[in-house]
Formats: sequence, C-alpha cells, structure tokens
Amino acid sequence: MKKIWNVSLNKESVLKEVTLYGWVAKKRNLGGLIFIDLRDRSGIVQIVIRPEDTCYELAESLKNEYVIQVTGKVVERENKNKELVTGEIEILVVSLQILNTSLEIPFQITDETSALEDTRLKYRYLDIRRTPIKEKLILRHKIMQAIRSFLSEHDFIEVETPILCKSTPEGARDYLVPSRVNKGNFYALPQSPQLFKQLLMVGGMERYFKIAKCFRDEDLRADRQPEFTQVDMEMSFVCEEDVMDITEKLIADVFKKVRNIDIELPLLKMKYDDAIKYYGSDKPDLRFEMKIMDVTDVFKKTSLAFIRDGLESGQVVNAIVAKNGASYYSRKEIDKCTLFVKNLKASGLMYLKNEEELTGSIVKNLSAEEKENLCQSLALEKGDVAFLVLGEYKLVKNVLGALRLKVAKDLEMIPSHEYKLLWVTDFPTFEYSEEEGRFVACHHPFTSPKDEDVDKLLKDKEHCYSKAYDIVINGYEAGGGSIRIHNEGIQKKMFEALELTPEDIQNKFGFFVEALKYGTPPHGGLAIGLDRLTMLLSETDNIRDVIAFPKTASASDLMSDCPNTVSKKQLEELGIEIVKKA
RNA sequence: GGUUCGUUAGUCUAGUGGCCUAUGACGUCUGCCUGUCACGCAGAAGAUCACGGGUUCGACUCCCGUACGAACCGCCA
Repeated sequence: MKKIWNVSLNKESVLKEVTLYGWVAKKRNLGGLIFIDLRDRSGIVQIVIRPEDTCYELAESLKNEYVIQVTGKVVERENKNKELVTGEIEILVVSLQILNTSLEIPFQITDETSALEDTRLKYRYLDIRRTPIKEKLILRHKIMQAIRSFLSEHDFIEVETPILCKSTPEGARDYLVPSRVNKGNFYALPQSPQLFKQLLMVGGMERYFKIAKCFRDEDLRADRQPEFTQVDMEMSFVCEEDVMDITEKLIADVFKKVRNIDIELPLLKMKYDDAIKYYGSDKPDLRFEMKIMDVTDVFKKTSLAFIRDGLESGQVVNAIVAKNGASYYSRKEIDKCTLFVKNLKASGLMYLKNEEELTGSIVKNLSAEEKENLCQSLALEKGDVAFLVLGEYKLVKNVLGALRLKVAKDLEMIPSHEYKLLWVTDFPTFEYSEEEGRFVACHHPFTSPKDEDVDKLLKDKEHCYSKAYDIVINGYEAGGGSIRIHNEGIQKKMFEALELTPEDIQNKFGFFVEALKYGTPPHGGLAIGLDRLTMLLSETDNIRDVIAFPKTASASDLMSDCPNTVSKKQLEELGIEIVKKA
C-alpha cells in the first residue's frame, strides 16, 4: 500500500476518491456540519462530514488525537484557506473508521505550545507530533542523507565500530558496562571511535566514515548530551589542508542541500593563539566584531595602586567596547556584568561610559593623559561603554571572551539568520591541569605535533603546537580533528610526555602501539558534531530539540524514568554490590 | 562538586502573612448552532498550592531541608 500524504493533495486531485490515514488534529462541529483537520506526518487536510453521511454519528464521537481512516472525494473548496498547504481542497467523506482512540492529551499539539519542556519530555512521543520537533527530526535525516551521499561519492567507506570498548585513562569519564561472562571486568562505551578509525587506516581502508554514537559521563549543558552523534571520518595520505578542504566542502554541500544556503569557500583560518587574543575563545562567534583590545600600555604610569601592582606581577589590562551600549548599561546592568565576570574568577570589572562626559568606576583616578589615551586606543565614541579587566593573560581573555558574548546578546548585536564559519588551527599540544598537576593533551594523545615541534614534546611542552583544527560555526565547536601520529616512536614520546608509565601504556594502548609498527600510513581525520550541526541548521540553541529522545541536565530520561535500579538477581550475576551513600 | 532561578487544576499562569472558600486562558464535559478553519454562544466540572519540617494566633506566601526541572561555573582528551 502506498500512503497518500495529505499535502500531496491539490487541485489536480479533485474528483479523485482517496483513502487517508492520520490523527484528528481538530474537530469543528457546527451542529449539522462537521469539519475535521486530519493530520499526518506531512501536514493537515480538511475532511467534511454532512448530516446525510452515514458516518455522521461516528464523526460526532471523534475526539482529538483519535486515529482514523477516511475514504472520501477530493473537491475544490469554496472558502479557501490560505494558511493551509491543502487549503484549496477538502475531502467529502464517503466512509470513516476509527482505528484507535486517545486519552485527553496533556498538552495541545500545536506549533506554539505553552507546555514547559519537562512536560513535553515526559510525553516526548506527543511532542514529536508537533511540527517544530517533527521538522527538526526530518532536517536531521536530510543532513545525514547529504553527508552519507557526499562522503560515499568521495570514496569514503562506512564501517561500523564497536560500542563495547576498552576504557581509556585519558579524557572524559567513561560510561562503564559490567561484563557478566568476565565477572569483575568492564567494557566502556566509546567516547569516540578514535582508535578504531585509526586502526582502520592501519587496515588499509584509506577513507572511512561512520555516523557514530558517542558517550561521555560528564555534566550536561544546553548544547551537551551524555550520548551524542558524531560524523566520524578518517583519511590516509593526507595533510591538514586536505582534511580541512574536504570537510568544508562537505559542510557547504550540507548547507546547500538542506537549507539552500551558499557557504563561501575556502573558510577563514585563524590560529588558536589569535582566537584567544582577539576573541577570548577557541570557538569565536564572528557574526559580530567587538575584538578584545590590549590596553596594558595605557596604564604603565597609572596612579591606581591595584592596577600598578597587577602590572608589576605580569598581569594585563584588556578591554572590549560595547558600541552604543551607554543607554542599555545602567548601573544595575553593569552590576550584573560585574557579577558575571566575578563568577568567572575575575577580580573585578572596570568600566568607562562615554556620554555627555566620561564616567565610570575608575575615571576619577585617571589622569587627563590616561583618559585621552584610553579613549583613543579603544576608539571610544559618544554612547559607547568600555569594559576593562585586569588579571593574568589567560583569565582576562577568557573573561572578556565570555563578556563579549553577553554584551552582544544584551545589545542584540547577533544577526540571527547568518552563518559564520571558520577554522581554528594550530592548537597547543598540551595544557596544564591544576587538578592533575601535570600537562594533559589539549586534543587527544594521538594528535601529531607540528613537524618543527616534535622535539618540544618532552622539553618544551608549553610551546609545542599540534596539527589540530576545529571547525567553528557561530561560536559553536561544530567539529574537530587532527593529523595523527603514525610513528610508533613519536607516539611513545607522547605518552611519556603525558606521564603515562610504561605499564599504563602497555595496559591501555599496547594493542595500538603494536599496530603502529606494521606499516601505518600517515593519516588524519575529523569528527563533526551532528547534534550541534543540526541545532545550527534548525536555528535552535537547545540540543534537546534535535534529538528524538533526549536526556535532561541530570542525564535522565523523564519519559522512561531512566536510569533506574536493577534487580538483585541482575546485580548478583554481574558480581556487583551497591554501597549506600553514608 | 558549586552558584543562581523555578515547582499552584490536564496544560500554561495570577498570587508579596488574614482579602484565597485560589485568578485568568487553553483543554475537558453538557446544551444550542449547516461553511468552519484559533468556529461561535450558554453553562458546568476540575487544585490535598512538589514533599518534609520550622517560625507565627494564622503560611500558597517567610525560613531550613529533600526531590525534580533549567541556566551557568568546575568538568567535557
């Protein structure tokens, strides 16, 4: 049987007899004449039931969300409805059948709903009937289709990799799965198919991709879920440029096919250090300017003691300018900003407001020369507000990078339908972890250092840079990748740099180091966050909107009430004992 | 682990110590209505104000705790 989609009916269908299936979206009983809005996946079509129809009484009994089968004749409507795709026609009923009834639903199936998200998540199957959610799932499907066809056309082979894997010591927390057969042993769910895709290169696949489910047992955010989907790819015999080139072509192809948006290629490339310097972030949102400026020099001879002390201990003063922000940034709003930066560990927030005269937290203590210099270096015009932060370089950049986004939101500076894509390249290989008291991999331990930095792996970790790149869309990290280490010696050095003991290396990565010895081709790749890409293309900032059955911020599913306890028997089989919290 | 905010009929919401025997809208139910499409009109039912404790003569309202939800920080190679 071929389903006749509601929206496929139009004037050309007139006089045809059709059988339609769907849900009662709305019944309008005029007392003698009944209209039904019949909804199927494609949309709505109006059904008319007249008093003389044999099914009139049955139609009277219909309620919202009943599932029905209708046979009827397509006719042109006298009163057309321009709001409706099928508004030029309607169906005069011949026969009607109720396929299933429905309880009263907890919230209305309408495009706009007042229902809160937790209500919608509890009844997600009803929420999916709503057009905005349904459309996002369809969009997601189209994105996956576009990706699959593009990569297949470019000689990539889709290979499935395991879900039950070995737990790795570096990186995010693993979700663990106990083994019944090997009591006391555990699998881990993959954080990404990283090692497997590299082993596929060793295996001579040359070009691989997979739409991969990945799992990370970390705390959630508006753009982060415990299980998420990556478009994972890997290629042999490539350099950074090759991977970036094919990836941006893929992304541009998806934008074109799915949304008919043209992306200008090649994309802008920005070094990591510059992204931090100017935007205070490794994923800068370039839809608006507002660069971070260094005004340390202005304060070289300042009389302000706290700034002088700061500068003497190597701190810097940076600033951003909120163009025409003076009227928005009242005392109250500035206090909010101060709270905001303090939350990010800044010691405080200085500001400079250029209205009739120059006002602000530090104005009284600035010399005329300092004021002049400051206004000049900031290009501060009437109506502008400048925010200044004093502190250690990394902290200042991070704080102003976050404030930059807040100001842009406050002043509604972000064009909502625009897309700005770029590459952030040349990531540092390591970053220092206060918690661990050692350098950890900034990307992951299989990332190749820049050729000229190989010697710095052990000697000068702070200045060692990687062949790593992230693709950034509108301030979201949409994907990231690197050229990998294919040389066993360098890989060992890398592990050593991360202070893994030879035993650790052998236990955790022995199989992988072994594989590198057997003719591993130079290779590299990238993974695109499918959920985030779908978010961006569907213009939502909530990742749950683009996932059919998402989890809440506490990593649970409100619909199925998961996670949950398991039976004693199950635990016994696994040899697991639950220790109650003290 | 931390910070902040929230939880009132099926849904969303009003509510600032006695005026609450809790407001409004949508939905539901009953009756009327033959061209509606946010159908209309008339009426009705529907809430142990998340849970537990405290303050008070008196708590939906104030305080503490718990649960759940949300955003952010930490975390996310």
